[in-house]
Parts: sequence; structure tokens; C-alpha cells
Amino acid sequence: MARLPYACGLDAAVDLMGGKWKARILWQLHDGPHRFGELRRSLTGISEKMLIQQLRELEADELVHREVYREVPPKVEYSLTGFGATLNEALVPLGDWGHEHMARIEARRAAG
Amino acid sequence: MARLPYACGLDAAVDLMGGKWKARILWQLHDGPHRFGELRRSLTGISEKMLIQQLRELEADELVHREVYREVPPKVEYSLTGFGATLNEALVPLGDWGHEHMARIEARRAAG
DNA sequence: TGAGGTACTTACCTTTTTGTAAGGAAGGAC
DNA sequence: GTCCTTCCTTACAAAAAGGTAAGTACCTCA
Repeated sequence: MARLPYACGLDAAVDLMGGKWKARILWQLHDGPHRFGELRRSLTGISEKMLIQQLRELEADELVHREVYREVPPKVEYSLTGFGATLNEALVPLGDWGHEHMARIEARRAAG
Repeated sequence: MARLPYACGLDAAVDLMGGKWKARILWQLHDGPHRFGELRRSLTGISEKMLIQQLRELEADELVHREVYREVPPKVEYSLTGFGATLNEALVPLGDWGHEHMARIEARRAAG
């Protein structure tokens, strides 16, 4: 979104993890490193282009680490950095809130 | 963003408060009702069109309540609903995280 | 008659984000 | 040689988000 300077901490945080895919990607990495193909299969609906694009941005923001294994066929693992892990923890209450109110949210959105 | 059905709670939550302005609007309403003009002046950089648009969406999602006072000149107050207040609380850790790491985030983004 | 204040509304446009489809590199297995 | 896997890359198009500028309605006060 690139909206510097930030008005507040929340503004900055949303700039990093907002959008359609980033929160889900961070979530997936919660339990350890995952390969590109694994992520693609987990995040149903995402295209390879979007996945790599989001991963590159998360990497540039130092939230995700990319480890390349020089093998054939190629193997690349993505994992949370320490920084990314702290963000993930800050997202837990938001995830819980969404989970708790999912039915209400979907009902409103479907009606709208 | 309209991306039903949601893959997880975080997905749903981000759908409600994602974007450039919504988190900041919710944040502003934390300490009680505010008039349209007050919000416009607080949220530096926002246009009247964007403000009303975001407020209407927050209202449709039952996060914000709109109260009209039939006076001249007009007076309209926006406030958090109980539902909106619970979301705001879930956003506190994220806001704290952003605040804590603001310098690092801005530096990375500026470098980008 | 006309200016002023508040809260919108509308038309139009630009930018950003997201999606689709196809192709490429690298080397092992056949 | 040709296929297979994995991890990307590119060109292009569609959709969504965001921004600009102007105008509206209401009544009050001068």
C-alpha cells in the first residue's frame, strides 16, 4: 500500500499484513518452514504468481525468510523470521475474534 | 474485498478492517462518539468521499453506529457498536506491535 | 438576496491490486 | 531426445481501491 509516513502503529501493521493473502500466509507458517508447493496447495485459490509476489514482499519486510536448497528438482523453504513471529502473535487476538464472529460476518456480507 | 467464504478467522477480520482507512477510523472512535467533521479533521489526508464511504461500510458491517440529530446545521455522530468495540480490542496488540516496530518498518519501506 | 456551516453526493479518473495463461531453467529418469 | 518435477517469470487483462473536484440540501443569520 505504501502510505508513509504512518499515522499510527495500527496503520503501519496493516500496511505490512493487509491484502487478500498475507495474513493467511503468515498463519500457515506458524508451525514451521514450508515449501513453495506446500503453501500453494494450502492456500486454496491462490495463483503461483500471487504467492511468489506476496512471499517476496514479506521477505523484503523481513517477516519471512527464504532458504534455497540447491537440489534437483529445486527445493525452497519459507519460514517466519523472529520479527515475523512477533507479528503473528499480535495477530492471534484478531484471528480469534474473526473465528468467533465468523457466522455473523459472513451473514452480513452475504446479505449486503 | 468480498472474498467469501473465508478460509479462517483472520481472513474474515482482515476483510472487515483492511484497507487504508478503516483501522484508523475505528481507532479514532475508541474514546466515544465523533462527528463527521471531527473525523475528517483527525484523519489527515482523507477526502470526504472516502470517509463517508468507509463509514457506510463499517455501518453495514455493524461495527459503527450512525446517529443523526435533526438540527440545522446538520449533526451526525458516529460511534462504535458493541461489536465494533470488541474488534477494536482485538486490534490493540496489532497496534502495539506496529507502534513498537514503527522505525524498523518505515526504514525497510523507505529503502525498498 | 446572499453568504455560511454541516454533511453528504456525484461524476470522472488514476493507481493499485488481483487474476489468467503461458513459458522457462535445471537436471535426473526413461 | 523427451518427459518430469519444482520453482518461478512474464505479458496481459480485469477488478477493486483510492483520489479530485465540483455540486446539493437544509436552515440561519446578516
